[in-house]
Amino acid sequence: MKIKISDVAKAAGVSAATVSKVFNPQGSDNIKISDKTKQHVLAVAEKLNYMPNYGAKLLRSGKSYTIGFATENDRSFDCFVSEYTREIINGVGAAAYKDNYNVLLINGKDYLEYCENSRMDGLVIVGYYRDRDSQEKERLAGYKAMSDKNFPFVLINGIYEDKDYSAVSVDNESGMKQILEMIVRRGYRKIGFLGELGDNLQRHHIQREKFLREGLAQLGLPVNESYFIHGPSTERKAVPPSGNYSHIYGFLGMKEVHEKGMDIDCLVCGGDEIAMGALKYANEHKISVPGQIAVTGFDDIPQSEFLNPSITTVKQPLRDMGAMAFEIIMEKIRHGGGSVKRKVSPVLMERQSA
Amino acid sequence: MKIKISDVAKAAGVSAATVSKVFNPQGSDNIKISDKTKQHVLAVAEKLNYMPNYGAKLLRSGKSYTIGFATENDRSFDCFVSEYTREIINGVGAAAYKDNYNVLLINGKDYLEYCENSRMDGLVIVGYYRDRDSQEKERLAGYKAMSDKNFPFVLINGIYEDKDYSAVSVDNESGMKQILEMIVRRGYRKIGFLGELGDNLQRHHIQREKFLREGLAQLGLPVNESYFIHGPSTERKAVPPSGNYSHIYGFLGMKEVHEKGMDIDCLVCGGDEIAMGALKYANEHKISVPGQIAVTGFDDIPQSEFLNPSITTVKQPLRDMGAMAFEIIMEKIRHGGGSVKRKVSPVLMERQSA
DNA sequence: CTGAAAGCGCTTACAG
DNA sequence: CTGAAAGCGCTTACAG
Repeated sequence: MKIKISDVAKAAGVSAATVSKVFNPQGSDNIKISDKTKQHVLAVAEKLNYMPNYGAKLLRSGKSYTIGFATENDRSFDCFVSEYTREIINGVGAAAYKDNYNVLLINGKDYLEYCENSRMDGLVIVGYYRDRDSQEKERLAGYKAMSDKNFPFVLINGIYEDKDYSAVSVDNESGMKQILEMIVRRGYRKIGFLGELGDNLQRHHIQREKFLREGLAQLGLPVNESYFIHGPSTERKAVPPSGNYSHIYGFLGMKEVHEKGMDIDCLVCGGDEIAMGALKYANEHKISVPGQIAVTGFDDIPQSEFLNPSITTVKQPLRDMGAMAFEIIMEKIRHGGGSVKRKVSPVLMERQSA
Repeated sequence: MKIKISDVAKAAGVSAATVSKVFNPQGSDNIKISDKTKQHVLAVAEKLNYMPNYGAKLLRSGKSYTIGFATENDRSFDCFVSEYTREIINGVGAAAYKDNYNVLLINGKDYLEYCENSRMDGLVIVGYYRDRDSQEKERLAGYKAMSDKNFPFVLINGIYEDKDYSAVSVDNESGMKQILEMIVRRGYRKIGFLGELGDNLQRHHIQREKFLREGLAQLGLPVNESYFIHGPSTERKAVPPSGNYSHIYGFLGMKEVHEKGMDIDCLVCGGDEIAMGALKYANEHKISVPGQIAVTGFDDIPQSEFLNPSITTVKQPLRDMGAMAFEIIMEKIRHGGGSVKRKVSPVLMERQSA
């Protein structure tokens, strides 16, 4: 029924080994097939519509030409594609396509098995972690197992920057510096920060707040602690997360700014979704943005550009980061070598909100 | 190095065949392994950390436990994950996970090969087609080839409803009926339609316009042709698409409504992105929505709920549609059978814009 | 209930 | 430059 390599060999009057070599010129032997034989085999294979069996190739060569893709959150690995991860997948996918690799979405507990059983040749892990992380021990054990086996994997926006694992991460410090440069240029002086209001904060938000604080100090601008709204406080209880969105933090944070009459001229938000929530409160209460208070985001989610006012933010080059992760894996597959770390600068997008 | 089935067999004092049967209870033989042997083999395998080789299983059994996922646009198959497709992937992925299947992102020209060479056991295709489709012949040849091989595939929001291919599609007629019901209930009487302004329209938008027209006629409401803004006209040249977004159509369409002073009290848009563009124009020109003119969308993209005003629209249950597609494929893999067609009703989301 | 043997379709040293 | 032979690690009739 299905044409196999021996059918092609017979029809072409050559051996299966020769057909194999025609189809895999980069094999161990170095290319030593005459051009005439090669063209002939190719023509016969074409005519018979020969397609090499994937399972047989995989069994024999151990190469799957497949890269796994997993999202990792506080609870587990999963194959859920979020707004962020879809753009990263597009970056990984486009890069992989060029090298004839495919992308396999990896579910929960399977990833350690898949890196052993030849299901994939490498793994991209996108992680958004919080400060307290109940799965940390298992996570680290998994990474260590892969690392010990010398299995190529890359963490995108992960943490564990101290560990010797390949990683591609957004540079929160650079992003915050760019926001600060804009702040200075536009003459804002009274700066506030608005992050998550829960009791287990995203590590990226914690970092961003820290870099803002440090940057302000360096610039000699005042740091008013009571204008840094982040996590629970003596007056404010922890706000539980609501669904998949963190708009609620922005909404409630802006409410606090408003009701307490905080004297802020630019409110720096930990992420675009928080900025969106802040804008929603401002809209509803006729607070003019940026007239009365400017608002900045971080990340540049797709809707930021279409809101009214559109959000001034820094853009994470998610596709590029995905492509980089793939390149790091390919480099390791091809030439081995140790771990590679990449920091990617986000790009300031000056729009209407600040 | 890696533990294989013979290692487990030896350590457990049984044959490889027995180990295989323990791991594949649903094999042809029917389960005839004693409980004692089974437990023992399982314990030994666990201790040795045995993981069956994927390539070997695939070569022998021909089952990949993998479902391909492809997006198809006017130009080609690709693995680009859009805002829509990500939610469909999430539906396919969650359903697949339950049955221990994985999702493989399929690139361009590979899909016909992959359905032959055991790379995947089924394929989900998400298609957004336009009226004139330069790739139609190749597309149909591909579908026919898969169909002839009896290879399971499902078209999501495809076209070709007349052909005997499995399909899951949103019910545009039901969606438009729900919008009309809302229109009548709220007392809107002067209805306009705003679709794409290009010269090669999405088939879904064409359908939606048709169902609106028919529904208005049935309700005895006036159909003012000059308020149906769709495609080029004698006065209006075709507007080329701009990037990945169709907001521009909504913006320009609302401009036309405004500048010509069209007497419309509810503007039905062909999709949420178009509605977004219309709202943007209205915002910029201080046209009150829904006070002066109501606006409705179609699809329910994620940002629709967060705009100001939020968009009244009908929601496509994209995750459910993905899950259905997977179920149809599984049914075919397990029990064979012919093609299955499913129409899915969208759900009215009444928000602020109408 | 269990095992011996064949074979899935390739690739890869090796020999010539 | 080409081919014969072995073998990757499983599963599957078949025999017992």
